[in-house]
Amino acid sequence: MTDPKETINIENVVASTGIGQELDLQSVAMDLEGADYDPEQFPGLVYRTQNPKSAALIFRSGKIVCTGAKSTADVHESLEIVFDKLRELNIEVNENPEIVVQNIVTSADLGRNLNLNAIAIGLGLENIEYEPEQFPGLVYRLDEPEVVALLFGSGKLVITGGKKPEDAEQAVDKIVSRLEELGLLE
Amino acid sequence: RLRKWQERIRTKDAGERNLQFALSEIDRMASALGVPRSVREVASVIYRRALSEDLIRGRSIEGVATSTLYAACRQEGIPRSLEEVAEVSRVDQKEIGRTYRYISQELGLEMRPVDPKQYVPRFCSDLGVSEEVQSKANEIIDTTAEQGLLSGKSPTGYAAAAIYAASLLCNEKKTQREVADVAQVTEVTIRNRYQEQIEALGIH
DNA sequence: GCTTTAAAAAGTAACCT
DNA sequence: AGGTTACTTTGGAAAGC
Repeated sequence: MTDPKETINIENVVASTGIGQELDLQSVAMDLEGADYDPEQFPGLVYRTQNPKSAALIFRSGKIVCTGAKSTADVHESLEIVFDKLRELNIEVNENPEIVVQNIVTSADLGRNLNLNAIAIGLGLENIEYEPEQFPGLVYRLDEPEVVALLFGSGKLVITGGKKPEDAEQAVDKIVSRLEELGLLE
Repeated sequence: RLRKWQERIRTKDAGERNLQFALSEIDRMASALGVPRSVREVASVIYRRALSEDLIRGRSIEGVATSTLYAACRQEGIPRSLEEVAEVSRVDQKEIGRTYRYISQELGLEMRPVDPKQYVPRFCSDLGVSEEVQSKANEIIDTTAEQGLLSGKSPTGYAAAAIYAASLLCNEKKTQREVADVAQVTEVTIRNRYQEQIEALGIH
């Protein structure tokens, strides 16, 4: 059996940063091609990068949120593109703005089907949330690492809430060992 | 001093009025759903617990009352789907579901997943099929669920498919549309669950 | 609490051919 | 009957209502 850890795939990375400068979003929206800005609907301006693919939310305060990247390296690449675009508009941007990863979403595969009813009882009804009428996934919150896992009948899972890639690996290990000791895997 | 005292009375009265409103709403919805008195009592107990644990703050009374009734039906083994509960509530299905999960989590209700078999008697009675179809449907649910086929599937759709399959096996055919209507699921869902179930049963 | 962004999982639903 | 699109859940930041 392949180690489920090797099936882990980063699907989305959310990070925040700031250019250390206030912005006039109205004029940035005019000059930046492809920018979506509708302050009535949301205070942030949306700018999408193509390579790597991501979406940056740019705020009046100069703070920026980047989502949709597939790795932390892509987050940095995307944000560099955003910084350069702003510099092209004669906006001052700090040399190396601190980029903080806020959330990493990963998917993984345990390689076997899961009996979610049995798992719900086994892990303890007080620790999980499983409402198949509302959503097919079982919600399992881990304390260490502090992440949330969604387990599906197919054996596939989603892990979110982590701040570093190792969080997902640790989580998968813990889930696998918990399910194994409960005899609910294989 | 007098003002503070009056305020206390006012808030106490307001709280009392809110509780009475919630309980009367639970009663009204329970009647509309046709569930026994025991369910209303369980719902009101859960509601009072939610009230004493201050879980209602920031939420609508009606939403909590409805969620409480939804939980009570499940606890009493005669579940109503969120859709059915939403039909007699003035709160939308999404909010009822969210509030239910919140209340359930905070009060530690430890609700077990709904067993599709719990929908079989009511759906079968609405369809007017025999006892034989009913027990066949229960048998289908048990044997296929044991094989892990139930994971992630909605209990109403699962029950509906089993009843549809049972009606065919017992030569009392009901159409997918008829079953879909009483279970409030789509024919597509019945078809998908039905295919999986007969395959798991080895009926080809 | 809400608003917006992105992405995965699997089930259900609405709508069209 | 099939296909497509879209919505459900989880997590996090941003500014403002």
